[in-house]
Amino acid sequence: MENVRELFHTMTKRLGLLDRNCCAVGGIELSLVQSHILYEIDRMNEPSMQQVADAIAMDITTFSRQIQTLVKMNLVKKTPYPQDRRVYILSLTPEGKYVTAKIDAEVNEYLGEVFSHMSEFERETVLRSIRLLNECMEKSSICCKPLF
Amino acid sequence: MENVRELFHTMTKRLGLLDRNCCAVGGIELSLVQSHILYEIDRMNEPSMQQVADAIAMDITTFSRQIQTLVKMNLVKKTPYPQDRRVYILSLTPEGKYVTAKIDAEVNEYLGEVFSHMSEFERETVLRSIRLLNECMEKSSICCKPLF
DNA sequence: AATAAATAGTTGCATAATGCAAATAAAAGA
DNA sequence: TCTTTTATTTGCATTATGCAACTATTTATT
Repeated sequence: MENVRELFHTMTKRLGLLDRNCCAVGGIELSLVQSHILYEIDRMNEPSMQQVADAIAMDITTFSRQIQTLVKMNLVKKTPYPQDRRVYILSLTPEGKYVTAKIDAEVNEYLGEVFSHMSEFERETVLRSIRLLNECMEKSSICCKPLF
Repeated sequence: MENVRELFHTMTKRLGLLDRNCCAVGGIELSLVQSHILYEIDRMNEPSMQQVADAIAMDITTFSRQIQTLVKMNLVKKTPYPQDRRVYILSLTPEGKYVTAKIDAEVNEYLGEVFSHMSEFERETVLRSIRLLNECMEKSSICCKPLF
């Protein structure tokens, strides 16, 4: 194992920059954290506050306030959950869905541009590698796991 | 291209968690940002403030204050640069070097554990993939590039 | 059923991080 | 010399963070 950390560091740094470039849609400017929250709500199935906060590995109190902001921005909706009245179910408003889709499209466009510098074979290999890496981090006992 | 963004998102999320776990050494508790600053100073060659701030893609004013904190913590040294008296050269103190090395070792240990779930061949493939990905992000015109 | 313990979410508060605008100081260009 | 650019710092206002404590509700224990 050579300078593995350097490899990962460079990669995450660049991917982080890509992510940061993708937080503005129309007149709406999101923080990176807010864009991640929208992303998670979008892909989880009727999640509660706690579940999303866990998925993002974010303190619930900070999360609660971020959600308040996003609700005020009319991007997120909080619905009381009848089966357990302590719980709120989070969902995206139509505007939230739109913004999230736009961001998703932009990130994918950027990623597509990056992959355009590879051959089809290389692309497949890279994606398979990332999939494998994700599985191994999932398996890992000592790190990398959020709580969901 | 299927759900490529999801793949990358999962990966960066997990790697981010790994990184966050690695900010405490002995009595010293670092923020993630501070640990990245130490990392960059360590690998750059006698960098100026501006150069490190650019490499991390961080606003120079925030960076300036982070450096003040790290100097107070006795992890970083600021040396006036005689050839240009506006400039300060940054370096790690012995204690800073120690902390940085410890963090490096811990991250590598975690990564090693992750890679232990792969065959030798898979490991090589994954590392080669990341190298390739980094090169392609380097080439990319529209994103992912810090300024250094 | 009654009470205790656990859970979901919010708020108070203090601290840290952020970034724009403006300042200072030094170097480079005209 | 005078103007412009560059490196770094500070003022200030805003936002983010997380612990402790709170409310409300559910679950467990007796």
